[in-house]
Amino acid sequence: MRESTALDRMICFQLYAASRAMTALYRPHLEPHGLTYPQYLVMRVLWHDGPTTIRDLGRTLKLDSGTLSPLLKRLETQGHLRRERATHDERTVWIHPTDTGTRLQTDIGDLTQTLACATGLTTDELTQLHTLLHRALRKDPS
Amino acid sequence: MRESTALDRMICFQLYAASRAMTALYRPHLEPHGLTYPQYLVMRVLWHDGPTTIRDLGRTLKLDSGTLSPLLKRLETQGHLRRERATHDERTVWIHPTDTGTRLQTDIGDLTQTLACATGLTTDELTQLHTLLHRALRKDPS
DNA sequence: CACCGATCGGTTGTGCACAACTAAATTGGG
DNA sequence: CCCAATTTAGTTGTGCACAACCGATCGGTG
Repeated sequence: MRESTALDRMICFQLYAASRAMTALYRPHLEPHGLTYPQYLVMRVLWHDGPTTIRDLGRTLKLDSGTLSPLLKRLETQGHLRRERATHDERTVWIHPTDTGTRLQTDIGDLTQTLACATGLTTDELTQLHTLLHRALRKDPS
Repeated sequence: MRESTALDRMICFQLYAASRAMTALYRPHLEPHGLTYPQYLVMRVLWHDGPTTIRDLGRTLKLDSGTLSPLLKRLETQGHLRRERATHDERTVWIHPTDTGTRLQTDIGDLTQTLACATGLTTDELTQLHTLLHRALRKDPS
């Protein structure tokens, strides 16, 4: 253990550094479309699931209303989505992707290959990493 | 591949979610001492390496001056460190831990066991994760 | 010496994260 | 039916991250 510091620091710091490095890899692909990484995550949910409630977005992305409210407001201003308060339960707000928002999916395209290559890991290693992170995260599986 | 979305999203999102979950695990241990997780990282470097320059702190933590300047100012206000501009090269600023800052190390203690247990991973799995993240991060090894 | 490029730290502006709180709507128990 | 507890979004305040920019300082070269 001649690392500069202990293992505990390393794993946590690595996650912290890796997360920031990953969003830095996404940035050049998203910025031309005016999206940040968290905004891109929201749009992915909309592309995949269609109209969703803010509540479910929060559960899926593990973000609270303090983060999502202004983020969704910005995406609405850009014309990528539309808010609509539910009629039967006026507490919940539905988020609908607009045509512009839907078109973004094809405009941005599939970043899978690009980003996977950028890590320099093999397919097997990516699968391992996926499994480990899945196990680490499932402590409170929503 | 019956995941809710594609693998690319999953690994990147997992890193993003895992990083936030990790700092959430640290928070209850650090907040009583008035530290945030990034502030704790800075203090760890000071505890381990002793006096450091802002430049080296940035290289070690991969953070720029826009992040470090106000962060260090807050740690200085709390009395945990002291800034001193170098005499031979007045561009660089040295960061010295104070006695209060040094005492924090024993006050906070070793969070390794606590945090490792919280992930629910075995020692082997933690080592695997460490190795994978190390490989993923070494693309531009400072 | 005078200049030029690079380095270093700081500031400004934007956008997350998250705690703490508020207000409105809903639900369930008496 | 009525009220208390719960659910849901939204707001406020603090602290990162990071791009973009700035001024001061240093190092070398002519």
